[in-house]
Amino acid sequence: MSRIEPRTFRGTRDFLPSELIPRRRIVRVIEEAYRRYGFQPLETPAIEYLDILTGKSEENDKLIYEIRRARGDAEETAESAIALRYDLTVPLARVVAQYAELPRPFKRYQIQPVWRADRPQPRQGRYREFVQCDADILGTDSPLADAEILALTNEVLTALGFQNFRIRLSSRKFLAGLSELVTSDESHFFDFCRCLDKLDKIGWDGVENEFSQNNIPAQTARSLVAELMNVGGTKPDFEAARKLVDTNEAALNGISEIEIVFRAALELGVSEGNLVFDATLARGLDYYTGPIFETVLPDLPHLGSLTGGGRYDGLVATFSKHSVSATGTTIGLDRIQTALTQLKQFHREPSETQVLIARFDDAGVSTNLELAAELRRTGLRVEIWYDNDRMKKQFSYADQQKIPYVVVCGPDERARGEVSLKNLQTQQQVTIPRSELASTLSKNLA
RNA sequence: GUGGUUGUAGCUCAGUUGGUUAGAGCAUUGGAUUGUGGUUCCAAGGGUCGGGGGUUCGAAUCCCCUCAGCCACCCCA
Repeated sequence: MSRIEPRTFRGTRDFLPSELIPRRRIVRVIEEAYRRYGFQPLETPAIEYLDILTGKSEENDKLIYEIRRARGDAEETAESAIALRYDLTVPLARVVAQYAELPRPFKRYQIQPVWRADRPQPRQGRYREFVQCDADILGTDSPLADAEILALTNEVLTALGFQNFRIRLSSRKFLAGLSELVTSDESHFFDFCRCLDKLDKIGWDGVENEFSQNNIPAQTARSLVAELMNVGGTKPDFEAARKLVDTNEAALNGISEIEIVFRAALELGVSEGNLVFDATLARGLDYYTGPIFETVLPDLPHLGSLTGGGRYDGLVATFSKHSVSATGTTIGLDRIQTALTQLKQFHREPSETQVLIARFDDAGVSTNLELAAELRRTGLRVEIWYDNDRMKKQFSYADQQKIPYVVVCGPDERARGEVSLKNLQTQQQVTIPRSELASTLSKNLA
């Protein structure tokens, strides 16, 4: 009989307990922040019809995981081709189009895995299966909604312990205007954005070179963007920016929109210095229509963005005759975990158990079970030892699992109605009346 | 998708110009220590040398193919 080699599919991972425990703590921080801002939970299927997923993002078609069945059955027709979801935004748009009863504004958060068929690269926090934590507001045009998304992003990253991050802010309208100013040919818009976006990677000369290769007037583009960068940053001069774009309407509208969002975000508590107006931010080339934003860490430039989002007022109309304004962001759980790991701020934890009740002898089993039940009733996380092993082995287990307390109740303790309680960290051991065990532990672990 | 690089024990790695039965540290298990962890000492278990083919008297070592991991690009979370 040939053994099957145990392995995981490329770009997917197992999360063993010591990694999952702190990872879940991160999720909890994100979810609590989302709830504080008044977002309600949503979950959608991992599998969607392919036409739903491809409706608006042809660019990424090749990254969508299509599901192929080994044997064709009635379901497997062109109309019912299915795939794993690529992001959470498109399914959200589908949901909003599908359920008329949802309130306006509709504020939902969604924390679920998505799948992309690109090449994994752990150092950059890229996987084929990864978890997105989305928060979106639908049904309002207000820039306050965009600003709230920025404040939320700022709050989450701060709460997770990031000291040095930049939320970059720009606008699709602004970029469209720039593109018009530089090249009259509208078809160059996406190329223009793509070139811009490379600045921090290849520098000004590199960007100018890219412009040339894409038949965009390179020197004009470079000098305009460079000047806009000078008036941007953490204390942007929006008046100066307006002068630079002259009378271009789209650019002027974009700047105004950026200005309003920027100011509101600061009022909502985003620290000055964390938020930057950055003319080279381009982002998603498909469905964004207004403000766009993403978060990067200056200390880890190789890592992609930790968060990314923007306004996408046209997406719901892909699935409905009614159009619904929408803005939101995704926070990349795996990017965050990767970043914290590289910053040495992600600490593994083998166990969440607080108390191990050691097994001294057969005669003490009933006592142990009663103790465990009592401690668990008070909310403590408790393990009992199942076999007749030496104390050494049991303590060694507690030590390796970093379980802080071990309770021992042998014949001596039982005779006096007591238990011995050892704190493995301080190495202090006390013998106390059995009736005081629960309260003592609760107090010490609080 | 493009280019590069690396595959030897659970992990990190050594392995001479190709030459007996492929090693070390850590980890695991047992013992020294039958009422108590981390240190120390002793011992044991654990290897299709990524897989397949070829060259050779002989391959972990050389050649070809293939698979996988990693890195950069593309793109993004």
